[in-house]
Amino acid sequence: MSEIYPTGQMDPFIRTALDRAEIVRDLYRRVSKVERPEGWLPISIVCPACGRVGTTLARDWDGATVAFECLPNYVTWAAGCGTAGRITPFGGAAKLPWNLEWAAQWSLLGVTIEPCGKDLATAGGSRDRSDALAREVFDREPPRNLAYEFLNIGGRKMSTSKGRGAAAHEIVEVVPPEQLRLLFLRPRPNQAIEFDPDGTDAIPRIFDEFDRLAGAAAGAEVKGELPADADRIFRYALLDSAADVAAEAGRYRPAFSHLALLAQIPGTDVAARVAAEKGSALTDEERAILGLRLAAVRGWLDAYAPERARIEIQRDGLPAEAAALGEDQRAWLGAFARAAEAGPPSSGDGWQALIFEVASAAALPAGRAFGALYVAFLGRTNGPRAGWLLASLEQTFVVERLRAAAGWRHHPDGEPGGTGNSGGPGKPGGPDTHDTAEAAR
RNA sequence: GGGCCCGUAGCUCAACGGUAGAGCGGGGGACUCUUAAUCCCUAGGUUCAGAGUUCGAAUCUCUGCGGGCUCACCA
Repeated sequence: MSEIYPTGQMDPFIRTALDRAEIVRDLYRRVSKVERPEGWLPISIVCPACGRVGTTLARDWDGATVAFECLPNYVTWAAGCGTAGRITPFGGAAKLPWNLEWAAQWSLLGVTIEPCGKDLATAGGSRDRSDALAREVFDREPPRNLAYEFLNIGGRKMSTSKGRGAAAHEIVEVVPPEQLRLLFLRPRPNQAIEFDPDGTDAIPRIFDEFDRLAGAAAGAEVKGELPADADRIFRYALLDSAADVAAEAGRYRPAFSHLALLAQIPGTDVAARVAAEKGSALTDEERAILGLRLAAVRGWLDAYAPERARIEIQRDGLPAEAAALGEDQRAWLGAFARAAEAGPPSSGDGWQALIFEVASAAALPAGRAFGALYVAFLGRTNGPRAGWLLASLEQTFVVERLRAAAGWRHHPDGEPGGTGNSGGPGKPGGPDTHDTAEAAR
Protein backbone atom coordinates (compact mmCIF):
# COMPACT_ATOMS: atom_id res chain seq x y z
CA MET A 1 0.00 0.00 0.00
CA SER A 2 2.78 2.38 0.83
CA GLU A 3 3.86 2.41 -2.80
CA ILE A 4 0.50 3.77 -3.86
CA TYR A 5 0.83 7.05 -1.96
CA PRO A 6 3.62 8.43 -4.14
CA THR A 7 1.50 7.86 -7.25
CA GLY A 8 -1.01 10.40 -6.04
CA GLN A 9 -3.92 8.02 -6.27
CA MET A 10 -4.66 8.37 -2.59
CA ASP A 11 -4.63 12.16 -2.72
CA PRO A 12 -8.37 12.60 -3.30
CA PHE A 13 -9.10 10.46 -0.28
CA ILE A 14 -6.58 12.31 1.84
CA ARG A 15 -8.22 15.59 0.86
CA THR A 16 -11.68 14.28 1.71
CA ALA A 17 -10.50 12.94 5.03
CA LEU A 18 -8.94 16.26 5.99
CA ASP A 19 -12.00 18.21 4.86
CA ARG A 20 -14.16 15.97 7.02
CA ALA A 21 -11.82 15.67 9.96
CA GLU A 22 -14.56 16.58 12.41
CA ILE A 23 -16.78 13.80 11.11
CA VAL A 24 -13.92 11.35 11.48
CA ARG A 25 -13.27 12.48 15.01
CA ASP A 26 -16.89 12.19 15.93
CA LEU A 27 -17.14 8.80 14.34
CA TYR A 28 -14.19 7.43 16.28
CA ARG A 29 -15.86 8.61 19.45
CA ARG A 30 -19.24 7.19 18.50
CA VAL A 31 -18.22 3.84 17.09
CA SER A 32 -15.20 2.97 19.15
CA LYS A 33 -15.29 5.35 22.10
CA VAL A 34 -11.91 6.67 21.09
CA GLU A 35 -11.40 10.31 22.04
CA ARG A 36 -9.17 12.37 19.76
CA PRO A 37 -7.83 15.76 20.87
CA GLU A 38 -9.39 18.97 19.65
CA GLY A 39 -8.02 19.93 16.24
CA TRP A 40 -6.70 16.42 15.55
CA LEU A 41 -6.38 15.55 11.89
CA PRO A 42 -6.75 12.06 10.40
CA ILE A 43 -3.37 12.11 8.74
CA SER A 44 0.12 10.88 9.50
CA ILE A 45 2.82 13.08 8.10
CA VAL A 46 6.07 11.45 7.06
CA CYS A 47 8.65 13.62 8.76
CA PRO A 48 10.71 15.16 5.95
CA ALA A 49 13.75 15.28 8.19
CA CYS A 50 13.89 11.88 9.87
CA GLY A 51 11.34 9.92 7.85
CA ARG A 52 9.36 8.72 10.86
CA VAL A 53 5.60 8.47 10.57
CA GLY A 54 4.45 7.63 14.06
CA THR A 55 6.09 10.54 15.78
CA THR A 56 4.39 13.36 13.91
CA LEU A 57 1.31 15.29 14.91
CA ALA A 58 -0.61 17.33 12.34
CA ARG A 59 -3.10 20.19 12.72
CA ASP A 60 -4.50 23.21 10.98
CA TRP A 61 -5.54 21.98 7.53
CA ASP A 62 -5.94 25.06 5.33
CA GLY A 63 -7.00 23.30 2.18
CA ALA A 64 -3.47 23.04 0.81
CA THR A 65 -1.07 22.36 3.66
CA VAL A 66 -1.04 21.19 7.25
CA ALA A 67 1.12 22.20 10.13
CA PHE A 68 3.10 19.34 11.65
CA GLU A 69 5.61 18.67 14.32
CA CYS A 70 7.85 15.65 14.84
CA LEU A 71 7.60 15.21 18.60
CA PRO A 72 10.22 13.51 20.78
CA ASN A 73 7.65 12.30 23.30
CA TYR A 74 4.51 11.71 21.26
CA VAL A 75 4.82 7.96 21.35
CA THR A 76 6.75 5.72 23.66
CA TRP A 77 8.29 3.41 21.09
CA ALA A 78 10.16 6.08 19.13
CA ALA A 79 11.48 9.61 19.54
CA GLY A 80 10.80 12.27 16.95
CA CYS A 81 13.50 14.61 15.77
CA GLY A 82 11.77 17.86 16.66
CA THR A 83 11.29 19.12 13.14
CA ALA A 84 8.25 21.36 12.63
CA GLY A 85 6.71 23.23 9.76
CA ARG A 86 4.01 23.19 7.12
CA ILE A 87 3.75 20.62 4.40
CA THR A 88 1.54 19.55 1.52
CA PRO A 89 0.27 16.12 2.60
CA PHE A 90 0.03 14.63 -0.89
CA GLY A 91 2.02 12.42 -3.19
CA GLY A 92 3.56 10.34 -0.46
CA ALA A 93 4.26 13.07 2.06
CA ALA A 94 1.68 11.60 4.40
CA LYS A 95 -0.35 8.48 5.04
CA LEU A 96 -3.89 7.93 6.20
CA PRO A 97 -4.47 6.21 9.52
CA TRP A 98 -5.18 2.51 9.21
CA ASN A 99 -8.95 2.54 9.29
CA LEU A 100 -9.22 5.37 6.81
CA GLU A 101 -6.68 3.80 4.56
CA TRP A 102 -8.68 0.62 4.56
CA ALA A 103 -11.89 2.43 3.68
CA ALA A 104 -10.10 4.47 1.00
CA GLN A 105 -8.76 1.31 -0.58
CA TRP A 106 -12.24 -0.02 -0.99
CA SER A 107 -13.18 2.99 -3.04
CA LEU A 108 -9.90 3.12 -4.92
CA LEU A 109 -9.96 -0.54 -5.86
CA GLY A 110 -13.70 -1.01 -6.16
CA VAL A 111 -13.84 -3.74 -3.54
CA THR A 112 -17.24 -5.43 -3.23
CA ILE A 113 -16.45 -8.13 -0.73
CA GLU A 114 -13.70 -8.33 1.80
CA PRO A 115 -13.63 -11.01 4.47
CA CYS A 116 -11.59 -10.35 7.55
CA GLY A 117 -10.51 -12.12 10.68
CA LYS A 118 -12.71 -11.97 13.71
CA ASP A 119 -10.21 -9.87 15.62
CA LEU A 120 -11.01 -7.03 13.24
CA ALA A 121 -14.68 -7.91 13.04
CA THR A 122 -15.38 -7.43 16.72
CA ALA A 123 -17.98 -4.89 17.76
CA GLY A 124 -16.53 -1.40 17.76
CA GLY A 125 -13.36 -2.75 16.20
CA SER A 126 -11.44 -1.93 13.08
CA ARG A 127 -14.05 -3.21 10.72
CA ASP A 128 -16.85 -1.23 12.31
CA ARG A 129 -14.78 1.93 12.13
CA SER A 130 -13.79 1.40 8.52
CA ASP A 131 -17.35 0.57 7.53
CA ALA A 132 -18.60 3.78 9.11
CA LEU A 133 -15.79 5.76 7.53
CA ALA A 134 -16.67 4.42 4.12
CA ARG A 135 -20.28 5.50 4.53
CA GLU A 136 -19.85 8.84 6.23
CA VAL A 137 -16.56 10.09 4.83
CA PHE A 138 -16.26 8.49 1.44
CA ASP A 139 -20.01 8.20 0.79
CA ARG A 140 -19.92 4.58 -0.16
CA GLU A 141 -21.40 1.32 1.06
CA PRO A 142 -18.61 -0.80 2.55
CA PRO A 143 -17.90 -4.13 0.90
CA ARG A 144 -19.70 -7.17 2.09
CA ASN A 145 -18.03 -8.61 5.12
CA LEU A 146 -17.37 -12.16 6.11
CA ALA A 147 -15.68 -12.72 9.42
CA TYR A 148 -13.56 -15.79 9.53
CA GLU A 149 -12.29 -17.76 12.44
CA PHE A 150 -8.79 -18.61 13.52
CA LEU A 151 -6.56 -21.59 13.42
CA ASN A 152 -5.84 -22.97 16.85
CA ILE A 153 -2.91 -25.22 17.36
CA GLY A 154 -4.18 -27.56 20.00
CA GLY A 155 -4.57 -24.81 22.57
CA ARG A 156 -0.83 -24.68 22.74
CA LYS A 157 1.15 -21.55 22.98
CA MET A 158 3.30 -20.71 20.06
CA SER A 159 6.52 -21.72 21.70
CA THR A 160 6.58 -24.38 24.33
CA SER A 161 9.36 -25.08 26.73
CA LYS A 162 10.09 -28.25 24.85
CA GLY A 163 10.68 -26.35 21.69
CA ARG A 164 8.13 -28.40 19.86
CA GLY A 165 5.65 -25.61 19.65
CA ALA A 166 3.49 -24.81 16.75
CA ALA A 167 5.01 -21.82 15.11
CA ALA A 168 3.90 -21.38 11.54
CA HIS A 169 7.26 -22.18 10.05
CA GLU A 170 7.37 -25.43 11.98
CA ILE A 171 3.96 -26.55 10.81
CA VAL A 172 4.88 -25.76 7.25
CA GLU A 173 7.83 -28.10 7.48
CA VAL A 174 5.58 -31.02 8.25
CA VAL A 175 2.48 -30.13 6.28
CA PRO A 176 3.15 -29.42 2.61
CA PRO A 177 1.32 -26.53 0.92
CA GLU A 178 -1.50 -28.48 -0.66
CA GLN A 179 -2.39 -30.28 2.53
CA LEU A 180 -2.16 -27.04 4.42
CA ARG A 181 -4.57 -25.41 2.00
CA LEU A 182 -6.95 -28.28 2.51
CA LEU A 183 -6.78 -27.75 6.23
CA PHE A 184 -8.08 -24.24 5.72
CA LEU A 185 -10.57 -25.02 3.00
CA ARG A 186 -12.36 -27.91 4.58
CA PRO A 187 -14.18 -26.30 7.50
CA ARG A 188 -16.64 -23.47 7.16
CA PRO A 189 -14.98 -20.07 7.41
CA ASN A 190 -16.79 -19.04 10.57
CA GLN A 191 -15.65 -22.14 12.35
CA ALA A 192 -12.41 -22.18 14.26
CA ILE A 193 -9.98 -24.78 13.06
CA GLU A 194 -8.68 -26.94 15.82
CA PHE A 195 -5.44 -28.41 14.70
CA ASP A 196 -3.48 -30.38 17.22
CA PRO A 197 -0.59 -32.18 15.58
CA ASP A 198 1.25 -33.10 18.76
CA GLY A 199 1.02 -36.77 19.60
CA THR A 200 -2.04 -37.25 17.41
CA ASP A 201 -2.79 -38.51 13.95
CA ALA A 202 -4.03 -35.09 12.84
CA ILE A 203 -1.29 -34.79 10.26
CA PRO A 204 -1.66 -38.27 8.76
CA ARG A 205 -5.37 -37.67 8.69
CA ILE A 206 -5.13 -34.56 6.59
CA PHE A 207 -3.00 -36.42 4.08
CA ASP A 208 -5.53 -39.22 4.01
CA GLU A 209 -8.35 -36.78 3.47
CA PHE A 210 -6.42 -35.15 0.67
CA ASP A 211 -5.86 -38.53 -0.96
CA ARG A 212 -9.49 -39.41 -0.55
CA LEU A 213 -10.55 -36.23 -2.30
CA ALA A 214 -7.98 -36.90 -5.00
CA GLY A 215 -9.41 -40.37 -5.44
CA ALA A 216 -12.90 -38.99 -5.76
CA ALA A 217 -11.74 -36.37 -8.24
CA ALA A 218 -10.10 -39.13 -10.27
CA GLY A 219 -13.39 -40.96 -10.41
CA ALA A 220 -12.43 -43.74 -8.04
CA GLU A 221 -14.79 -45.02 -5.42
CA VAL A 222 -13.86 -43.72 -2.02
CA LYS A 223 -14.94 -44.72 1.42
CA GLY A 224 -17.29 -42.64 3.41
CA GLU A 225 -19.23 -39.55 2.58
CA LEU A 226 -17.82 -36.70 0.60
CA PRO A 227 -18.43 -33.06 1.35
CA ALA A 228 -20.86 -31.35 -0.97
CA ASP A 229 -18.10 -29.38 -2.67
CA ALA A 230 -15.54 -32.16 -2.74
CA ASP A 231 -14.33 -31.43 -6.25
CA ARG A 232 -13.96 -27.74 -5.62
CA ILE A 233 -12.24 -28.28 -2.32
CA PHE A 234 -9.72 -30.49 -4.04
CA ARG A 235 -9.17 -28.09 -6.90
CA TYR A 236 -8.50 -25.16 -4.65
CA ALA A 237 -6.29 -27.20 -2.40
CA LEU A 238 -3.97 -27.64 -5.35
CA LEU A 239 -1.22 -25.09 -5.57
CA ASP A 240 -2.26 -24.20 -9.08
CA SER A 241 -6.02 -24.13 -9.12
CA ALA A 242 -5.94 -23.83 -12.90
CA ALA A 243 -4.10 -27.14 -13.15
CA ASP A 244 -5.52 -30.15 -14.88
CA VAL A 245 -7.47 -31.54 -11.98
CA ALA A 246 -7.90 -34.98 -13.48
CA ALA A 247 -4.18 -35.33 -14.08
CA GLU A 248 -3.35 -34.14 -10.58
CA ALA A 249 -5.93 -36.41 -9.05
CA GLY A 250 -4.62 -39.39 -10.93
CA ARG A 251 -1.10 -39.24 -9.57
CA TYR A 252 0.11 -42.02 -7.34
CA ARG A 253 0.26 -40.88 -3.75
CA PRO A 254 1.52 -43.38 -1.21
CA ALA A 255 -0.41 -43.29 2.04
CA PHE A 256 1.25 -41.25 4.74
CA SER A 257 1.09 -43.88 7.44
CA HIS A 258 2.48 -46.46 5.06
CA LEU A 259 5.42 -44.21 4.27
CA ALA A 260 5.90 -43.63 7.96
CA LEU A 261 6.52 -47.35 8.30
CA LEU A 262 8.79 -47.70 5.33
CA ALA A 263 10.81 -44.77 6.47
CA GLN A 264 11.53 -46.47 9.78
CA ILE A 265 12.98 -49.66 8.38
CA PRO A 266 16.73 -49.31 8.04
CA GLY A 267 18.15 -49.88 4.61
CA THR A 268 14.92 -49.62 2.71
CA ASP A 269 14.82 -48.07 -0.72
CA VAL A 270 11.52 -46.33 -0.22
CA ALA A 271 11.23 -45.03 -3.77
CA ALA A 272 11.73 -48.54 -5.15
CA ARG A 273 9.16 -49.96 -2.74
CA VAL A 274 6.62 -47.34 -3.68
CA ALA A 275 7.18 -47.91 -7.38
CA ALA A 276 6.72 -51.63 -6.84
CA GLU A 277 3.46 -51.01 -5.03
CA LYS A 278 2.28 -48.70 -7.75
CA GLY A 279 3.15 -51.35 -10.31
CA SER A 280 5.09 -49.07 -12.61
CA ALA A 281 7.81 -46.48 -12.49
CA LEU A 282 7.02 -43.22 -10.80
CA THR A 283 6.65 -40.15 -12.94
CA ASP A 284 8.68 -37.06 -12.20
CA GLU A 285 5.68 -35.46 -10.53
CA GLU A 286 5.12 -38.53 -8.41
CA ARG A 287 8.74 -38.55 -7.37
CA ALA A 288 8.33 -34.98 -6.26
CA ILE A 289 5.21 -35.87 -4.31
CA LEU A 290 7.03 -38.76 -2.69
CA GLY A 291 9.95 -36.53 -1.76
CA LEU A 292 7.65 -34.01 -0.17
CA ARG A 293 5.81 -36.68 1.75
CA LEU A 294 8.92 -38.37 2.99
CA ALA A 295 10.18 -35.09 4.32
CA ALA A 296 6.84 -34.57 6.03
CA VAL A 297 6.91 -38.10 7.42
CA ARG A 298 10.37 -37.64 8.87
CA GLY A 299 9.43 -34.33 10.39
CA TRP A 300 6.30 -35.85 11.84
CA LEU A 301 8.07 -38.85 13.34
CA ASP A 302 10.64 -36.49 14.70
CA ALA A 303 8.44 -33.97 16.40
CA TYR A 304 4.80 -34.98 16.54
CA ALA A 305 4.08 -38.65 16.04
CA PRO A 306 2.48 -40.58 18.89
CA GLU A 307 4.50 -43.40 20.37
CA ARG A 308 2.39 -46.03 18.72
CA ALA A 309 3.43 -44.73 15.31
CA ARG A 310 7.06 -45.29 16.10
CA ILE A 311 8.34 -48.75 15.60
CA GLU A 312 11.22 -49.86 17.65
CA ILE A 313 13.07 -53.13 17.84
CA GLN A 314 12.83 -54.34 21.41
CA ARG A 315 16.53 -54.88 21.95
CA ASP A 316 16.52 -55.29 25.69
CA GLY A 317 14.72 -58.55 25.73
CA LEU A 318 11.62 -60.40 24.77
CA PRO A 319 8.64 -58.02 24.93
CA ALA A 320 6.09 -58.77 27.62
CA GLU A 321 3.45 -59.05 24.92
CA ALA A 322 5.02 -62.34 23.93
CA ALA A 323 3.07 -63.90 26.80
CA ALA A 324 0.05 -63.88 24.55
CA LEU A 325 1.64 -65.99 21.84
CA GLY A 326 -0.21 -69.17 21.05
CA GLU A 327 1.26 -72.65 21.07
CA ASP A 328 1.03 -72.86 17.31
CA GLN A 329 2.91 -69.60 16.99
CA ARG A 330 5.64 -70.71 19.36
CA ALA A 331 6.11 -73.91 17.47
CA TRP A 332 6.31 -71.97 14.27
CA LEU A 333 8.83 -69.53 15.68
CA GLY A 334 11.03 -72.42 16.71
CA ALA A 335 10.86 -73.92 13.26
CA PHE A 336 11.51 -70.58 11.71
CA ALA A 337 14.54 -70.07 13.93
CA ARG A 338 16.01 -73.33 12.75
CA ALA A 339 15.33 -72.54 9.13
CA ALA A 340 16.84 -69.11 9.52
CA GLU A 341 19.94 -70.51 11.10
CA ALA A 342 20.35 -73.23 8.51
CA GLY A 343 19.96 -71.03 5.50
CA PRO A 344 19.82 -67.35 6.34
CA PRO A 345 18.28 -65.34 3.52
CA SER A 346 20.28 -62.45 2.24
CA SER A 347 17.51 -60.09 1.30
CA GLY A 348 14.15 -58.84 2.42
CA ASP A 349 12.53 -60.79 -0.36
CA GLY A 350 14.36 -63.88 0.77
CA TRP A 351 13.19 -63.48 4.36
CA GLN A 352 9.69 -62.83 3.23
CA ALA A 353 9.72 -66.00 1.16
CA LEU A 354 11.12 -68.01 4.04
CA ILE A 355 8.39 -66.79 6.36
CA PHE A 356 5.71 -68.04 4.03
CA GLU A 357 7.57 -71.23 3.30
CA VAL A 358 7.91 -72.24 6.93
CA ALA A 359 4.40 -71.11 7.76
CA SER A 360 3.09 -73.20 4.94
CA ALA A 361 5.03 -76.24 6.09
CA ALA A 362 3.65 -75.80 9.61
CA ALA A 363 0.14 -75.23 8.27
CA LEU A 364 0.06 -71.96 10.17
CA PRO A 365 -1.97 -69.14 8.61
CA ALA A 366 0.33 -66.43 7.37
CA GLY A 367 -1.39 -63.86 9.51
CA ARG A 368 -0.50 -65.71 12.70
CA ALA A 369 3.05 -66.20 11.56
CA PHE A 370 3.54 -62.51 10.89
CA GLY A 371 1.80 -61.61 14.08
CA ALA A 372 4.20 -63.78 16.04
CA LEU A 373 7.18 -62.06 14.46
CA TYR A 374 5.90 -58.62 15.25
CA VAL A 375 5.28 -59.53 18.85
CA ALA A 376 8.71 -61.07 19.19
CA PHE A 377 10.60 -58.14 17.77
CA LEU A 378 8.39 -55.11 18.25
CA GLY A 379 6.09 -56.01 21.10
CA ARG A 380 3.03 -55.34 18.97
CA THR A 381 0.82 -57.37 16.71
CA ASN A 382 1.51 -55.59 13.48
CA GLY A 383 4.30 -53.74 11.82
CA PRO A 384 6.19 -53.06 8.65
CA ARG A 385 6.91 -55.75 6.10
CA ALA A 386 8.49 -58.43 8.20
CA GLY A 387 11.00 -59.70 5.64
CA TRP A 388 12.67 -56.36 5.27
CA LEU A 389 12.56 -55.76 8.96
CA LEU A 390 14.41 -59.01 9.65
CA ALA A 391 16.86 -58.36 6.84
CA SER A 392 17.86 -55.14 8.56
CA LEU A 393 18.84 -56.93 11.75
CA GLU A 394 21.89 -59.00 12.60
CA GLN A 395 21.59 -62.67 11.93
CA THR A 396 22.49 -63.82 15.43
CA PHE A 397 20.09 -61.46 17.11
CA VAL A 398 17.27 -62.65 14.91
CA VAL A 399 17.83 -66.33 15.66
CA GLU A 400 18.36 -65.69 19.33
CA ARG A 401 15.17 -63.70 19.63
CA LEU A 402 13.16 -66.25 17.67
CA ARG A 403 14.30 -68.97 20.05
CA ALA A 404 13.46 -66.90 23.09
CA ALA A 405 10.00 -66.13 21.78
CA ALA A 406 9.40 -69.76 20.93
CA GLY A 407 10.32 -70.80 24.44
CA TRP A 408 8.50 -68.23 26.45
CA ARG A 409 5.78 -69.87 28.41
CA HIS A 410 3.05 -68.54 30.57
CA HIS A 411 3.20 -71.57 32.79
CA PRO A 412 0.67 -70.82 35.50
CA ASP A 413 0.42 -74.34 36.89
CA GLY A 414 3.77 -75.86 36.30
CA GLU A 415 2.53 -77.74 33.27
CA PRO A 416 5.47 -77.69 30.88
CA GLY A 417 3.24 -77.01 27.99
CA GLY A 418 4.47 -79.72 25.70
CA THR A 419 1.00 -81.01 25.10
CA GLY A 420 1.72 -81.98 21.59
CA ASN A 421 -1.35 -80.40 20.17
CA SER A 422 0.78 -77.97 18.31
CA GLY A 423 2.63 -80.59 16.38
CA GLY A 424 -0.08 -81.48 13.98
CA PRO A 425 0.95 -81.78 10.40
CA GLY A 426 3.90 -79.51 10.88
CA LYS A 427 6.86 -81.79 11.31
CA PRO A 428 9.45 -79.12 11.79
CA GLY A 429 9.51 -77.74 15.24
CA GLY A 430 7.88 -80.21 17.54
CA PRO A 431 10.47 -81.66 19.88
CA ASP A 432 13.11 -79.09 19.20
CA THR A 433 10.80 -76.34 20.12
CA HIS A 434 10.02 -77.92 23.39
CA ASP A 435 13.64 -78.50 24.16
CA THR A 436 14.29 -74.90 23.48
CA ALA A 437 11.44 -74.02 25.73
CA GLU A 438 12.93 -75.97 28.58
CA ALA A 439 16.32 -74.48 28.00
CA ALA A 440 14.99 -70.98 27.87
CA ARG A 441 13.56 -71.32 31.31
C1' G B 1 -17.50 -6.07 30.68
C1' G B 2 -18.59 -6.21 24.96
C1' G B 3 -18.17 -9.43 20.38
C1' C B 4 -17.72 -14.04 17.74
C1' C B 5 -17.30 -19.40 17.38
C1' C B 6 -18.07 -24.12 19.37
C1' G B 7 -20.48 -28.06 22.56
C1' U B 8 -23.45 -34.61 17.92
C1' A B 9 -20.55 -42.14 18.74
C1' G B 10 -13.49 -42.97 22.11
C1' C B 11 -11.24 -39.05 18.38
C1' U B 12 -12.03 -35.58 14.01
C1' C B 13 -16.22 -33.95 12.06
C1' A B 14 -21.10 -34.34 8.67
C1' A B 15 -26.27 -33.67 8.60
C1' C B 16 -28.71 -27.15 9.27
C1' G B 17 -36.79 -28.30 10.05
C1' G B 18 -38.68 -34.25 8.34
C1' U B 19 -36.77 -41.74 10.54
C1' A B 20 -29.05 -39.24 13.96
C1' G B 21 -24.25 -40.43 9.66
C1' A B 22 -18.98 -40.94 7.84
C1' G B 23 -13.74 -41.49 8.44
C1' C B 24 -10.30 -43.10 11.91
C1' G B 25 -9.91 -45.91 16.42
C1' G B 26 -12.05 -50.18 19.07
C1' G B 27 -14.21 -55.34 18.57
C1' G B 28 -14.97 -59.78 15.29
C1' G B 29 -13.84 -62.34 10.70
C1' A B 30 -11.30 -63.40 5.74
C1' C B 31 -6.70 -63.53 3.11
C1' U B 32 -0.27 -69.20 1.20
C1' C B 33 3.86 -63.96 -0.38
C1' U B 34 -1.01 -57.65 0.58
C1' U B 35 0.72 -57.76 6.39
C1' A B 36 -0.45 -50.51 10.42
C1' A B 37 -2.28 -53.34 2.96
C1' U B 38 -7.01 -55.11 1.13
C1' C B 39 -11.99 -56.96 1.94
C1' C B 40 -16.41 -58.13 5.03
C1' C B 41 -19.18 -57.59 9.61
C1' U B 42 -19.85 -54.79 14.15
C1' A B 43 -20.09 -50.39 17.56
C1' G B 44 -26.01 -48.66 19.32
C1' G B 45 -24.80 -41.55 20.91
C1' U B 46 -30.93 -38.71 26.75
C1' U B 47 -27.16 -34.64 19.45
C1' C B 48 -24.36 -30.00 26.97
C1' A B 49 -29.03 -28.77 30.02
C1' G B 50 -33.92 -26.50 30.52
C1' A B 51 -37.98 -23.85 28.32
C1' G B 52 -40.44 -22.12 23.84
C1' U B 53 -42.08 -22.13 18.37
C1' U B 54 -43.81 -26.32 15.11
C1' C B 55 -47.67 -31.73 12.89
C1' G B 56 -42.35 -32.55 13.53
C1' A B 57 -35.91 -29.66 16.21
C1' A B 58 -29.30 -31.83 16.63
C1' U B 59 -31.22 -28.23 13.17
C1' C B 60 -35.17 -21.95 14.72
C1' U B 61 -35.88 -18.63 19.57
C1' C B 62 -34.68 -17.68 24.72
C1' U B 63 -32.09 -18.85 29.26
C1' G B 64 -28.35 -21.37 31.73
C1' C B 65 -23.73 -24.29 31.94
C1' G B 66 -19.03 -25.51 29.75
C1' G B 67 -14.87 -24.64 26.28
C1' G B 68 -12.13 -21.49 22.86
C1' C B 69 -10.79 -17.03 20.55
C1' U B 70 -11.07 -11.81 20.37
C1' C B 71 -11.60 -6.40 21.83
C1' A B 72 -6.67 0.55 23.37
C1' C B 73 -3.04 2.46 19.98
C1' C B 74 -0.26 1.13 15.60
C1' A B 75 -0.38 -1.51 10.97
